[in-house]
Amino acid sequence: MDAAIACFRRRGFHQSTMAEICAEASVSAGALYRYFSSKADIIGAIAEDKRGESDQAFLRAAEEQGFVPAMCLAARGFFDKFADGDGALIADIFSEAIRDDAVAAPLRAADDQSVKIFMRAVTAAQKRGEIETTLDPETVTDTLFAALEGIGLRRAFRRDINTEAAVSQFRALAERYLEPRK
Amino acid sequence: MDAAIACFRRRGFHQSTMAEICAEASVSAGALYRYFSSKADIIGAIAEDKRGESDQAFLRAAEEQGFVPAMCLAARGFFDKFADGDGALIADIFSEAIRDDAVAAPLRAADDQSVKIFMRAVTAAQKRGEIETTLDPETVTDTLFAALEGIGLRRAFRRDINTEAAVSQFRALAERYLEPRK
DNA sequence: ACCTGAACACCGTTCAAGT
DNA sequence: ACCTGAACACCGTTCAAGT
Repeated sequence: MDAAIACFRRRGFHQSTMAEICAEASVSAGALYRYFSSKADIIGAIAEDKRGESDQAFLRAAEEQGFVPAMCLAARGFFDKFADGDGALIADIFSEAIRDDAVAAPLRAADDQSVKIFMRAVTAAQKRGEIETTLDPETVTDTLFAALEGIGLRRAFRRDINTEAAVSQFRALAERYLEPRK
Repeated sequence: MDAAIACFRRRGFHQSTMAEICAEASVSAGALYRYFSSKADIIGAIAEDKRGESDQAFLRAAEEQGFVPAMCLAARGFFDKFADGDGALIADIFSEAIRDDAVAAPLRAADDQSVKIFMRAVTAAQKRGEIETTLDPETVTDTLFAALEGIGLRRAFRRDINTEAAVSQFRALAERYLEPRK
């Protein structure tokens, strides 16, 4: 899997060949197919593995510094992936997952996990008065994730992947979206 | 190009073969390569062609009904594409454009055009007091586009492409983001 | 000038043979 | 049980030959 990540980073999902991944991992094609049932399966396994890594760090930060700053910390980590050239890979993961439910299913399970963790933080922040209480925690979480992903993709598309600018853009949106009224 | 759109809709970009597109268009492979230099070039031409179609309709709506309702109208049209199964195709376009600058360049030109039109509407709405005046029109436009694309992609990924729900989700975000304070 | 389609180079996947 | 790698089926692209 590390070999596949290295290849995908270098040349992207569709441009990387199974032969390259085999060479990088020093195994034969047959051996690779013993562990992954297809090329799409590899990207699924990678995406599944990467999700939820930083959820615990986020939860701690949310309690110590408040929801928006913690969210911006997570955003910074996410935008860094785009700065590292993983933008096209993330778009590929979306594409494969949207097209192929076998790819999407495990990713959705991991995503649900993340959503649940962030949802809990939203609810806690609402109790502390940081977030408008009339907003539904699940919708808020999904919307913020969508904004995060959209901002990253658009910036990669526009060749303007400045992490700090991306975080500021996200913070301005999140602050105004979440701010309690009256 | 209509033939390619039909194929990509049916089976997606990477799953469609040049032979299929040739058959659908009733031309030979050689003839196709006379008009498009590669498969990536076809998706670039399609995306370029589709952009800016609804910009004029948006401008009129923005003046008649206000910015957010007009934006929601545009959002509805955009989310309908995802409901029509174009989600993976849109992700493919992002992927190819992020990876290949030859694909991205014409798309960026078309995107800039749309951004400019929406920017003008933002400025006009700020003068009418509909939108917080301290917000930068270009950032606002880019952020709303990012949210639009992110919400669409995430819903396609989650297999929850309900256009009305998506529009409501977007409207709630846009209203709170743009609303003038004090 | 423009088109055809066989040919080429290449890639994901399989499976008979090996250890 | 697990691995190897040649073989297979397939696809994007080209180009000599045709109109």
